Amino acid sequence: MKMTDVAKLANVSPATVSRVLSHPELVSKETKKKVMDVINQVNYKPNAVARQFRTKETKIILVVVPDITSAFFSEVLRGIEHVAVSSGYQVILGDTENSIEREAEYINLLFQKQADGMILLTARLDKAKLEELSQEYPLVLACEYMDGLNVPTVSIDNVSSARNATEHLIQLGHTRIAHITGPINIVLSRDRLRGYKQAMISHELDIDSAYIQEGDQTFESGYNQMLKLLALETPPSAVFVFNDDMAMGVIKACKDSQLHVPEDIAVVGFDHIKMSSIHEPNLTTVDQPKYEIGKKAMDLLLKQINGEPMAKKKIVLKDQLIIGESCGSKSLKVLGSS
Amino acid sequence: MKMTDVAKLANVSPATVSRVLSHPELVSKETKKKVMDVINQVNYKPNAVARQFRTKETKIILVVVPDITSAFFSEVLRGIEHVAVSSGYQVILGDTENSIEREAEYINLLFQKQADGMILLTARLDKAKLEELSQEYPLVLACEYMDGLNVPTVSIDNVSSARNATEHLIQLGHTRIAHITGPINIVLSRDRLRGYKQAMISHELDIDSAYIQEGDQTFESGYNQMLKLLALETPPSAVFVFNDDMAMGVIKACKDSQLHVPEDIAVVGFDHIKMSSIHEPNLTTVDQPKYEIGKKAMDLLLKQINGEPMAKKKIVLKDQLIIGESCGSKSLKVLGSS
DNA sequence: TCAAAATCTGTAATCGTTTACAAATAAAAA
DNA sequence: TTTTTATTTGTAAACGATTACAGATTTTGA
Repeated sequence: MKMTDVAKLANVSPATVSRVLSHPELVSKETKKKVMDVINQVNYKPNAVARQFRTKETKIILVVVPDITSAFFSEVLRGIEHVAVSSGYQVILGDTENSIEREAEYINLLFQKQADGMILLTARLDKAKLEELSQEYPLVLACEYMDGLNVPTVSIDNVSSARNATEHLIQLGHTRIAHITGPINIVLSRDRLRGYKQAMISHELDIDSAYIQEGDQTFESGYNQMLKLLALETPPSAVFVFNDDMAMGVIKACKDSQLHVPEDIAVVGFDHIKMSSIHEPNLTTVDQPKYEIGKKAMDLLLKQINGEPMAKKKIVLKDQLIIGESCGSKSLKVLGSS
Repeated sequence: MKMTDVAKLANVSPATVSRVLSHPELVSKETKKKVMDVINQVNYKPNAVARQFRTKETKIILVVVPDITSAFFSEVLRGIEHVAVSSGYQVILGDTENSIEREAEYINLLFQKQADGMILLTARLDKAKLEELSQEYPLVLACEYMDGLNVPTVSIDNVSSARNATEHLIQLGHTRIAHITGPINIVLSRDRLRGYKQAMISHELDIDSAYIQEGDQTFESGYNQMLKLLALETPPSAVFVFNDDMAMGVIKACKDSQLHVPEDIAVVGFDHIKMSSIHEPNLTTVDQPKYEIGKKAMDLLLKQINGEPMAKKKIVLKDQLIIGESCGSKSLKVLGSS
């Protein structure tokens, strides 16, 4: 059943049917009714691929996520989806499972005109490729980012938020502060590590390289890296951890070593995922405005698609240090960074 | 840059370029090289929409998920993706956020030929619509299902697994066993409730309707419903909970009421999400073969797409009761159901 | 050496919409 | 009434790939 069939049944030209569907204001009330009746009667659905082929528009936005398992991204997605749907776009997701190849495959979808734009929540590809892509297609980076990359980006300032989190531990009197990083090939890991170091140095505390351990974002690796730290001759009295999942692993490792959090060891996480406030003790952690990041990213993307000018290409949103029980701080105040 | 341009540059016909790309075995080595050189030189990417339009194939599978936040689905997705990719298909995701309207929108993508097939991990739409859809397009239901619906489906037997879980509590000597259900408009909730009742009845235990509370799948609702149960004159000594998220909420409610799990209250969850084994005490819970469900679902879908016959339209996989600490059972054996 | 078969390439139609342009009709202005 | 303008509809080309078919060339076998 195609448009010409509908046209024949309604005794009009295919063009008229098309207009009823796409530009109803151009058609008289009577013909509109006549055509709509036929459409409903035969349950005609226009072939979207043919339409996309002709109009060069898909009304689809592709969002590429490094790991849908991560509780962190879902909230960002909600923000994206909210703006997208209210502008007539559908959002589809690509999960790369942290694989660069998969990331490249999804990017191909854009090259092949299968989506009108793309939001990357991961940026593991090389800069040149991304820049080239961004030259030709609407593209926004969110959450992750890349130094010196000329692509619209929405994120928080990971250096200052990590510095802030570390300083919180310093203010509580800790001096032996360790840091469990994320995979060091990710900018986020490197920036948070830098923030940690800045805080340590500016308070004239030694940075013991044995106190810096690389994790892989999982609960288990948090657990394992913490056991390593506890095995040191002088273990740390506090740990700043790359994300909440690992922070929970860290706490488990402490418990299994007969240590109490926060009495014996203070722990700060990152992301403020839902579990972090359910967990016992609940975490002191850095909260990113996830929903807002998603909204802003989609805003930027729409501007590109519609050829509107962007006020700023880089948007840095504010984070918040959420004070939980895992540092033993008595205060409940909220410290804003950046 | 389109195919005819490449053809001109390479001094061949567009047909030959197309063949180099889609049926290279039909082209001589020399022309192939000539064409490929031009393609690489000008960085030509075929327009996928045009190809889809002509071939009526998208090589895309749409997976519709009720809630990507849920830790449960990601593993199912991995299974789907694994099979899909190895057969040359790309998987894209639609998140309905539990909204029926959104579910219908994604289904439209199929009607509009934007995907070659669809796997629904949710089934809230009415039976007639689904059956109609399945008549016309490759469709598979997984995890959720529908009574008497003639659509290929992969799932576990929720009745028997719930019965099994409840019987585990009975075998441990419990008689006052409560059940916190999921949203009762979902089959899964109704089936698990049925399994619970079957176990109670077959062991001649009373079913106190105050012992049955409806939750909404979230941690918070588990917490709240449990507080209600604890407020009863004779509170239950054990609770079978619809899912792990709520089960963790239940345990939190117990802790906050100065009760110990499992000493004072035994708790059984459902899904065996990652957190359930990290949680303290870790949960006794029903494990679904998530990855396997995904693989089988994609297998069934591919069979439909390729017009191959299906041995069975309904596949019921085995679940497992994972014994954790939340019931105080000393044994570590694994009980298979169904 | 020549016919038959196999291999390779080109021509042109096709997929289902949308839309520029033209034509026809109706409404408004003179 | 006639001219001008606005409204409504139809005609036909276009989007960029694929593929049936035919024609050209090469290879094979007798």
